[in-house]
Amino acid sequence: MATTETTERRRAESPARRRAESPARRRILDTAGALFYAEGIHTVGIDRVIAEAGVAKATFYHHFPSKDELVRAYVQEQSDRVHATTVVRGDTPQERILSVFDDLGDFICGPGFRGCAFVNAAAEYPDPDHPVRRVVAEHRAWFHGILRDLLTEAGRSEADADRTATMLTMLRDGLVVAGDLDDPAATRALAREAVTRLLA
Amino acid sequence: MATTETTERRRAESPARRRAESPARRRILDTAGALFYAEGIHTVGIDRVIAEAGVAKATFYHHFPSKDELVRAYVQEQSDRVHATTVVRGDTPQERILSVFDDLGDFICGPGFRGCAFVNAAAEYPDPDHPVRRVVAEHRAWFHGILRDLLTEAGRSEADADRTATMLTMLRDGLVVAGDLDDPAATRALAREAVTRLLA
DNA sequence: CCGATGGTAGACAGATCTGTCTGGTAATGT
DNA sequence: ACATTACCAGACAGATCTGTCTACCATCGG
Repeated sequence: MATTETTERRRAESPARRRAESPARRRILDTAGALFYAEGIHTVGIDRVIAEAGVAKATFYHHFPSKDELVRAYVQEQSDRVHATTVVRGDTPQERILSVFDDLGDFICGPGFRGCAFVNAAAEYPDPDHPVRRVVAEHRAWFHGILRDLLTEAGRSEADADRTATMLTMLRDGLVVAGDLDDPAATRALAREAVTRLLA
Repeated sequence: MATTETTERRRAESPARRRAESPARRRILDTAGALFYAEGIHTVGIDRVIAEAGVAKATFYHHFPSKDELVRAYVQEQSDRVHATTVVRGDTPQERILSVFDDLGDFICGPGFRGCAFVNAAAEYPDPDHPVRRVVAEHRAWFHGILRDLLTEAGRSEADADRTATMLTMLRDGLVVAGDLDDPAATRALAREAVTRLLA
């Protein structure tokens, strides 16, 4: 092994990423995340991101080859964050499914909620082959998979679990959209009942 | 009455609108509608709209004071079009509700489908007080009202009709989102069953 | 005949966008 | 001691954006 200790440690810290974390990169990603989510992607320029991140322009282009790549990283990080914070609770499969939607209900009622980052990003990137859309598709497949597994656990057939998981994923989309466009609290209040009905 | 006959006729043709239809305005609106829906709003510039509509720049600004106003008119027209083309069919209330979602299923499988124009527009206009968002909110209230009335017709209590209508509206949102981000045909295939379960 | 209206064509201003480039500083591993 | 790396500051180019303005043409009611 000819690689240095630091390189080793870097690789160990973030095995999936080639480039290691750096404070500047972190600041860029945090700032971009907040701005893109709150105000939309195309409305927020690079100049704005680097200004609010307190970073030089050259530094930005050192870490990201283009704005598109930053957007991709933003969506990817949203997905990573959801993965990391999703904790399925409950004893029975039904309770575990409900817990997922309970968290979703809290999410849409939380401060600064502005719709689903994935749905919103997809709205600004129509091309289905765009990297951003691919990340969104992956995230949706992941969410669907969680529900499908829980439904299989609950004793449903593979086909039924798949179909019901798809319906629950649609409900998820409906919740985040309605939470943004209508009353979040009223939306949350109906989540459990909607899930229960779809599970019937 | 001192007004001329033509002015009278114009007012009679479009009572809600102050300005009468003109070929140029119609072309602008059609072009903008196609471009905004297919490619997103902020990505499509005014220059592009006037070029593809075959209209002079001064003509555009003669009919619309700003791009924002064009966007508002675009969303409004989408809403008007849905109002005009929505036909509720069926003998029983349940069948009538299902027919609404059948049409929705056909819509998401149709050529050029690119998600919900209202959801996509809202994603690009975060401010809830923005005119665009107001039109979106009105449209959603209209859709919710149709379902609520059908459910009341079906003999449900006012509270139940309202709650169930909200759940069905969420399903609608889920359908158009999933139709765009996942497989449209597979999504449509589950619409009826999801409605039926939510009606239980 | 005349004035209002709606239209075309296109230059222009001023802002803003992405991305490049130069030049300098500070830390750090070898 | 030195080379590399990460970072900052900011000018710059080239494109594109919204919106204004001038100049001209056609139609049509009065």
